[in-house]
Amino acid sequence: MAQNDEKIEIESFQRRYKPQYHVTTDAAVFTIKDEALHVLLIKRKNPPFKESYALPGGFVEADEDLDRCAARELAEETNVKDIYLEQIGAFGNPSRDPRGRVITIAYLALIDWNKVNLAADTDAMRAEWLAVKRLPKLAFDHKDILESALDTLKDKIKNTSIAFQLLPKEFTLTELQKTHEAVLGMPIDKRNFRKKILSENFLVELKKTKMVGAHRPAKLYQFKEK
Amino acid sequence: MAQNDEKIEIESFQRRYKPQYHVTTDAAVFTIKDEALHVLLIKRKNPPFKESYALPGGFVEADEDLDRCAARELAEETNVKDIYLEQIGAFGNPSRDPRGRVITIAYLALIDWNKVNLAADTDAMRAEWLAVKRLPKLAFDHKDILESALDTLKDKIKNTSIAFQLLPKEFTLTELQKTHEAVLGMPIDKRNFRKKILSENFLVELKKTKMVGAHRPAKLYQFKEK
DNA sequence: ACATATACTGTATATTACACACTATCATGG
DNA sequence: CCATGATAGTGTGTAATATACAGTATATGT
Repeated sequence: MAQNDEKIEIESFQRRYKPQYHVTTDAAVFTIKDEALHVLLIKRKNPPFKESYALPGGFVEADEDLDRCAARELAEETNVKDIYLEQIGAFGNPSRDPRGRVITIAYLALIDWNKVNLAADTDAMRAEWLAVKRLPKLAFDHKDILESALDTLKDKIKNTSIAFQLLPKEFTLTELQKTHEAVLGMPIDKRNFRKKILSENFLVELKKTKMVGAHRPAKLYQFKEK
Repeated sequence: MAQNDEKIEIESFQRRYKPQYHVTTDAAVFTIKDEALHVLLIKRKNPPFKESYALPGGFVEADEDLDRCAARELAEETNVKDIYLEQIGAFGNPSRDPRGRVITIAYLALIDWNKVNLAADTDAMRAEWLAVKRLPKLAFDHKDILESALDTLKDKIKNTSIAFQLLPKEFTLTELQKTHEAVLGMPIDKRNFRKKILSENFLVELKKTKMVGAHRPAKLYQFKEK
């Protein structure tokens, strides 16, 4: 009886509620390259916004969770899995996509660009790292999404250990500091930075050093697992 | 030419991308009642989850922004406008709604329950304030949404001035402290609380007092506009 | 005037944030 | 081999913030 009610209700649901929209995920994938914050963008091959740059993303598939979609799209675009990926919000302005109503769920991701072999997929002319400081106009409302992602990123890098996603497994404190500086866009005092980072107990000091150039070698650290 | 490309592309878009989903907004509307945190819930009149409690929400309309939808649904359910309303994320598990693929954008809202005249709308048996401490099973994934909203709320009440949304225009410091305690679920030292709140410079001290009971009257404050 | 109920207030201590400058260690080239 | 150059590494004093904690003030009701 109640079982039957459910069935009738569910069947009539499709008829009664017409508005159905496309749903996508878009990812703002950041990296540090040449000591500057870069974001992964796609040059669009097709209209709308043909030849504009856009955040990589795509349509949510039928039985796919949102997070999974974001991870899949990112894996498809960048060939990388198991990276930091976090939802930062939904963008659903009715006119954000000229093709129709498309609601997008935005994600933030960080990677070490050295671990990625950029390859444009079928919808893109190419995939590129562009410096966040000097960006061209972006397709859709991707500028808004990017700014939102950047706000979240700045917040997170100050309060969590996500920065390690931007670095190789073993790194020096100077390298870690440079990533913080690139993200926050400001210099940080070396001594205070080290005191703070070390007090957070995220790091393990290794018994190796990194030697580059004619000067004192730097100790290597790695992120403490779990 | 490029103009034409756009047209063709947009027209073919509908055919090529079939997956279209329902999109809703749901709001976790909190209030303080009897010195305890309560959330506004709807008792569902129809399947699925008939007679279960659920967060108020509804379908995004054709030309409606997400925020606007959340505000409208909330206004429809509660008769209140111009209140604090903030997106807290998208929930899109494929099986979260037995009727089909429904992606919901969740919002957080705060109101003073005295300003609201609760009235069930057509889809609900009734709308009620339920104490967050003792909640029944909720419909869909609304328990997850609620927990997420609660996390955001705790964070915001510590770091912003949103608590004022829970209070009447004029209030005493003790009343403000009680709202913090109810949200955070822990007692707060009176002197430290006052020091902190007053140092934040959000408040204007009024030249009135509030007299209740046989004891010293309390000074009234109000939130400093802009 | 006394009981009682809540408003109101200050100080000492610990923690955290911030400003700031010199020594250590390597490679290189004269 | 030593002087230079380049980056690694380190400590202290001060300010701001967070926390712990207890007694006085002012109203009403009897």
